[in-house]
Amino acid sequence: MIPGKTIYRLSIYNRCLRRVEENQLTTISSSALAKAAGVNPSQLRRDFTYLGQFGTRGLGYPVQELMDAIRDVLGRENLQPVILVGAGNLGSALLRYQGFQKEGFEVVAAFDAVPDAVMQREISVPVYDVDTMPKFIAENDVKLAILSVPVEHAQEVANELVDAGVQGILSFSPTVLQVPETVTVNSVDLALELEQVSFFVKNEKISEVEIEPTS
Amino acid sequence: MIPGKTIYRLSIYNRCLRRVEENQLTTISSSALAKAAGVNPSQLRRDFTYLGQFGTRGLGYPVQELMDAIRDVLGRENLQPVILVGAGNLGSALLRYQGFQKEGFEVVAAFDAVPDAVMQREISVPVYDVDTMPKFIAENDVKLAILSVPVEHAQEVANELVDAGVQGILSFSPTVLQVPETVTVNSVDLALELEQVSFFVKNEKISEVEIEPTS
DNA sequence: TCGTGTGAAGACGTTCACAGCT
DNA sequence: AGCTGTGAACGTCTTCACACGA
Repeated sequence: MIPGKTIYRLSIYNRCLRRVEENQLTTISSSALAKAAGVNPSQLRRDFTYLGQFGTRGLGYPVQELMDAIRDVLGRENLQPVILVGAGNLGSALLRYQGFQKEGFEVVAAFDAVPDAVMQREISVPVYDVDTMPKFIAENDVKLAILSVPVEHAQEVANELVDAGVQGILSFSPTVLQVPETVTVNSVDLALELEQVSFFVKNEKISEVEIEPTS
Repeated sequence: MIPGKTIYRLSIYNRCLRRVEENQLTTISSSALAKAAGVNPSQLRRDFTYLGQFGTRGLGYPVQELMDAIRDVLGRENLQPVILVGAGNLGSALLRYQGFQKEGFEVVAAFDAVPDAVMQREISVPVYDVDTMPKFIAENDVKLAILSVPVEHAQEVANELVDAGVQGILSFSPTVLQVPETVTVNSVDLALELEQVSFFVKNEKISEVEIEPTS
């Protein structure tokens, strides 16, 4: 079983490797890739042992094979359908965000309590009334949802998502969602992230804050 | 020295306590608060030992004193000025986001390469040309910045921020920023967070993914 | 010689279990 | 009885250091 933190870093390596690939390199050493990813070379090598072993001593890792191996673990051959709930302020920005597509996700539909108000904002994804959400989830076999509704409705909507069959939620609400343990929740709390930065700045430490997995 | 993970959780406890306070409770037990925060009671008590000790055995913690103690550690008596760079898609949504204010931050100005294009989007924060940024930072003694420029300009802008005197950056670019170790960087990578959820869903584990500090 | 793969050590974080206070 | 505070056990993650292959 691969640790969550390793999974997170594999995603980072994957990104870095794409840039390496663009530069026409066919192999890369652990130290070079580690530097690009902002981690320790030993850690990177340790992470790669979970992929089996195919680095060449004295040379490095074959870029293409490495990418294939990582993608294999992350299970990202085909596009993952995702829905978004709450197309307000943050939600509509996320709908326009291209980064999800780049990583192999497709936001197939959005839901909002007042879909009309959202329509005009140059969004290519269809926005439906939130009442139709459970039906859509069931019919399209959606497993992943992005939750960007106001905090006071977050738990309520999360319950609906879970009942409808969603198995993973990326939440942007500053609250702790209570869900069955069969459901995976990852919470991104923007204010908390800023608070973290603030703390370490105040305490003027030589404290490098890294991005971290949500194991 | 307080561990980064504890700091992160202190912020969560702080949020939960606000709700407890609204319910007119004057004391709360570790188990009740831990449940609300989604952590283990032992861990919560361990976290609180960093605040000194003022829980009452057999009773719990005094809500008000606890909040004061946490706020004292987080150093959040007064409003922290923050600037935002890159008022595009995501950036302008962040400008309209109220969550930062609620946690005691004030976004005092935004900067963009094309400020005119941003002006009309019902934003209350002034948007300036990015060229004026270093001057603004120096004059207003800004220590924190939110970075939401396109990935290809992220490093470049980060360098400018650091040169101008910024000490903490909350970045939304899917890249690893290289900064001096005196500067704190916290990176929120939206696609990676979604990828995390996706992985644990695919592997149908009983794997509760929690929000985590960026230590 | 260069760089991987890995045992072993170390650092860190979490949880248990219970003594002791109210 | 109820709940905190904490030593000690445990588990996880990171880093070192070096054997070994190319």
